[in-house]
Amino acid sequence: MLDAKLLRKDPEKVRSALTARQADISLIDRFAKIDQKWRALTFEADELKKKRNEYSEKVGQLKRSGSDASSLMEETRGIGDKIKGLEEEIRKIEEELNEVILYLPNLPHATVPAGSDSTQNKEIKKWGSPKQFAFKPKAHDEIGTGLGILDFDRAAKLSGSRFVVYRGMGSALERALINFMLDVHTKEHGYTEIMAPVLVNRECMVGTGQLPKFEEEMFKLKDDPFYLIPTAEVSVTNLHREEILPADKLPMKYCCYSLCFRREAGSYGKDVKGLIRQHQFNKVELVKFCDPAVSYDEHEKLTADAEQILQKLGLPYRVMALCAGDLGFSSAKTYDLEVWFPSEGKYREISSCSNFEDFQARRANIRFKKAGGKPEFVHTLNGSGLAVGRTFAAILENYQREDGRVDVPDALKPYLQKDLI
RNA sequence: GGAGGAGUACCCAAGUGGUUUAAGGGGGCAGUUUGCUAAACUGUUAGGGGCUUUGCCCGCGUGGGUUCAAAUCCCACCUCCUCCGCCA
Repeated sequence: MLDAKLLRKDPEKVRSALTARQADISLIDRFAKIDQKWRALTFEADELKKKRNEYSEKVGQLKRSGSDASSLMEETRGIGDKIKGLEEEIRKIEEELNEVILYLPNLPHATVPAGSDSTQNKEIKKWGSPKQFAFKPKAHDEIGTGLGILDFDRAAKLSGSRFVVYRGMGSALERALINFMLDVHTKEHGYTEIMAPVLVNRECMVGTGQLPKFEEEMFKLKDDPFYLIPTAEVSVTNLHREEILPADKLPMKYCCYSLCFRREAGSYGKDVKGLIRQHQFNKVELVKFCDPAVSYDEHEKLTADAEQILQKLGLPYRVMALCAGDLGFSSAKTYDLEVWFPSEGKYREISSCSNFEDFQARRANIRFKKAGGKPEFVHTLNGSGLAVGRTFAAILENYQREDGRVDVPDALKPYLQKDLI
């Protein structure tokens, strides 16, 4: 969430920043109006409370000295009733305020390219070169089905579309990828491994910015107050919700394997085949909590850590800086890693690495304190390191042979004990 | 699911309706003393919001309620502990 003080002090700055990312700027004026009302009413209530405290004190003194306090008590009761009325009003206004401030997206960082949609994202790096196939490369779902390691038909029997069953070497490859990614991040990049709940409460979802705006994109339980996480970012970032972290512990770096669940409402007909867009998928997520002064350095490093997985797997990719109009709701700056898919002849997103600055920290109240200093909000960052299903798909496509079999990338041979699938 | 018990600040803990503006201790920080360390002594130490900022309001797990006045009384909920039942 945005800093209320900034919204009061410099609404024009917010207006221009949010215009750049095509957000609803009418919320800014609504905020000003409601906020002003809130300030006036809370001030009035505070003044009355002061009076009530003074009068109650006097009642106590009178009673102790044996005097009659009934008229003062009567008057104080009136003040109390007024306070109650005001507080009822304030509660309503706070709800209105939340309706506005929780729906305002983050401001793009100065280095974010201008643009209104994904066509204006900027390529800033390319690694590896797509392999030239002597035959027409097949799509990953065709390869996987052909090898008997992916079974979409039976998954549909269990759960419907956008689900998959991994079988035999398919299951082993998925598991190997998870272990490989976790090993690299923990042993080479210094992240602490986390395994966390995939069912979380509403506060968590608000803390990282999925709610209240994106309710219809989340799976939620009917009989219990839980949501299924769309990414481990939710569980891991909320680990430190309502905490003040010691400054010397920063940056805190976590990696977490989890299942992720997405309703994919509104993406009917998009990527209906294959592993690309599933309701349930595996992902290894990287999350950092850091001092605002270094968050953009940490962002570059986190992106490089995610890139390492692609490099070790020998998968060609490019790094895209998302333009302002394509940024996610909570993000101030995002790099997407896009991996090469030979069957489509194009790069597709496999990781999204974002700096949220203090946007999530403010919602989730995650702060840090330097010795002798005041608590400040941390900056939170995260990125996929990587989406496992999409990595699986990319390996099948990039390492396929003409006979439909797939070479195992060198980095995975120790995990699979095989050269060929 | 059932029956009990507990939740006070960085930690331990006192406090069952009114000088409690949350006692006391530990720890931390600052200072005095000291060749250095320790000890002793003194001071200080939860976080947050607002404004008409020498101040005021909020604050004792969370949210309501009772009362002139709530850490204290009432209701609901949350978390942890003990036991019973069920369970991978």
